[in-house]
Amino acid sequence: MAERKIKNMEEFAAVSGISRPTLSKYFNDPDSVRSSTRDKIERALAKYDYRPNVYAINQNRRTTKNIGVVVPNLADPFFSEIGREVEQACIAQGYSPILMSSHGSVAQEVKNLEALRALKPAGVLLAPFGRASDRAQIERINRDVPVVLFDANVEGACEAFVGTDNSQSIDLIVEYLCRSGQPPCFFEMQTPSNPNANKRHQAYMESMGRHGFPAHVYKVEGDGWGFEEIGQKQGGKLLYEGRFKTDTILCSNDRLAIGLLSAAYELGIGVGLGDGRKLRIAGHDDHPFSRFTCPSLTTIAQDYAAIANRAAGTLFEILDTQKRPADRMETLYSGTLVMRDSA
Amino acid sequence: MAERKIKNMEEFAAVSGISRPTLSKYFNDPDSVRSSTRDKIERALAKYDYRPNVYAINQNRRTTKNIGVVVPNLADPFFSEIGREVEQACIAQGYSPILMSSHGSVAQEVKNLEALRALKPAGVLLAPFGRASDRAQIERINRDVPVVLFDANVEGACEAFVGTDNSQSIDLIVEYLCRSGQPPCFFEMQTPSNPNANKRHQAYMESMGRHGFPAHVYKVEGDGWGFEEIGQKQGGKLLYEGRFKTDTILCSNDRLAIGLLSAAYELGIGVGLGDGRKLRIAGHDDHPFSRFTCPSLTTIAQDYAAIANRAAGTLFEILDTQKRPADRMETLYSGTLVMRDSA
DNA sequence: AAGTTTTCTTTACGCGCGTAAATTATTGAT
DNA sequence: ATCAATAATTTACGCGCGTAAAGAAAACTT
Repeated sequence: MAERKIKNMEEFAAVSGISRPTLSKYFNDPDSVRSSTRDKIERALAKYDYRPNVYAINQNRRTTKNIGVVVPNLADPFFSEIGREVEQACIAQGYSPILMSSHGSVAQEVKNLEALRALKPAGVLLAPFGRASDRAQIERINRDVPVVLFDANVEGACEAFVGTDNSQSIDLIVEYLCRSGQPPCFFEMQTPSNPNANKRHQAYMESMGRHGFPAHVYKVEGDGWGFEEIGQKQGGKLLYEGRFKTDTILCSNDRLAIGLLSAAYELGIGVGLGDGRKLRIAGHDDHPFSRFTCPSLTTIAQDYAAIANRAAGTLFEILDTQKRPADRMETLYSGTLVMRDSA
Repeated sequence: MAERKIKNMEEFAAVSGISRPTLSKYFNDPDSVRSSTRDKIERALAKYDYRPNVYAINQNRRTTKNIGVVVPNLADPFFSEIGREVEQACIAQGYSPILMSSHGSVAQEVKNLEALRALKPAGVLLAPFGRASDRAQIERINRDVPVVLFDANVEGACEAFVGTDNSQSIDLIVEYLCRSGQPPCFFEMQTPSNPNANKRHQAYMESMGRHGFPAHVYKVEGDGWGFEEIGQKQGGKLLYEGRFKTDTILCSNDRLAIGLLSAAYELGIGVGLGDGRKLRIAGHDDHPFSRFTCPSLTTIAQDYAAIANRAAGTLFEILDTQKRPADRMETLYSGTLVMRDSA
């Protein structure tokens, strides 16, 4: 390998005995050349280790083979998992994913989208903050390229949205909790940074109504992405003051639940189903850590893989057909109940 | 903004009244033009929303303003935090970080480094797998550009290494544990994917020797990055069988400790310092979740920010001086003891 | 105001590749 | 072997920008 340094496609054409335009065809799509030619090229490739200059390639193309993937916060294992699924779906289709984290800040989301425009991606897969996101910025990049939203919706924006059916999933767990013990209170943040939180709130209200129980909602203050800490501090306060009306608490997401579990532990309140347990706590998302909490967390599993693959698949479809779909697509996946020890 | 679409620098030169070469200078370094000219350009910029084509810019430059940042696994909050610190340090210096995760697989690390070569980065910041990494691949990219390693070392490779002084940090916590109760056992993985694990093992042995206690090492099987699960399953087995020789367990890292805590909880073994607590568990790394475990985890905090900034700073220094340093630099930061409730 | 220095403009070429058109070579079917 | 269809080659141009050289203009000196 690497007998000597090949500078450009011209030189590689010389050493491989294949003309430059044919090489260009090959690098764009190896199957577009005769198999004997392909073999010849690949033999030379193994010998000389040449790679086309990505910048020169992308300079002329109106659109590249890049796909921008933007998630709100990679430090949240949920998004790092789903981001990874999306990445791999892109690679499988021959695209180059560019994964960007907005680090929990809307300003960074704007910057990421701005930076993406310069990279002329073929399309964008965006998990937005939702309501908090800069809608104008999202629509701006959507003018240039197709954008598929996932996880969080921005009503009416972009080509498609893929997410979880919060009303189904919340109903599922509310039903379970009502059936197996006291009806659940709902524990959430005052100013949620995510539209799913609102959907879940509504779903809880409706579900409790359907089951004929009064709703008890507990909203707590807190900024940013330190959900566990908010759950621990504020939830702990509520626990300490005995404010929850029932012995069962459904948290808007697992990270709040993790914090709340930790607060309950500190207060010496036994959580779970066994003897002497005074509280049931449930979450939503099947966070990677939820199986290691004490006790392990009963929750709703979102179908990460399905959401990621469907979002990517929807984008590829749009890219293949070369035209934006006439009407916006929405795909919602059902959550499944994961019964563990906390409720 | 965006009165009409500007296609290239030529057109922008026309509408802004500034010649193209001067614009080129400006975009490379805004301070290289007279302030009156700069103002004029920036006024036009605000009006017309033009941005140079990144691909055309990078095509000619032998080296770009990109910095490759490769971490072993973004799904691990530790790396997503440190990755973020590094990203911001790059941005602060006017570079464009390209953050890549190797998703816990050495093959992906190779792919990432391979992909990076094509992007002609000015330099690379790499948190390698260490021993498991493909040394040849790392040295190959290091022939092209300067590489600074962080978190995990590859002996003798690349320009510099920045990490934590495991022997100091382990000694610190061993000393604390010995002083405050029974001397610690050491709980680790049989085949650690990380050289820090080996360093910590050695440090434990030496430290125990210094304190005049016998070392008790417990190695467990397990592949991949599911450390919590390994800690929970295998550690749980050891606990259940009563195999630990003392009531204090120092884990090679927090993620193992999180799993072990969860196993202890399930077995009804009280962990911590209070009455009726039968076990002490400590970790290493100050994982973002370690403050929410039950009980909260006593551990060693690595100085994330210092490591990230020093690694980036070292790289910038090399880039600024345009020459590779004569001898390899190693910087080790001390860990600090974080006392919580588990030990 | 004249001279010096700094900055900008004009002109021109090159980077590595995409791509189109015309031509030649190869393949496959008859 | 012949002819049509397919694939490769030759030639040539363009993409958007970096950058060098020479001259013009503006900004500082004194």
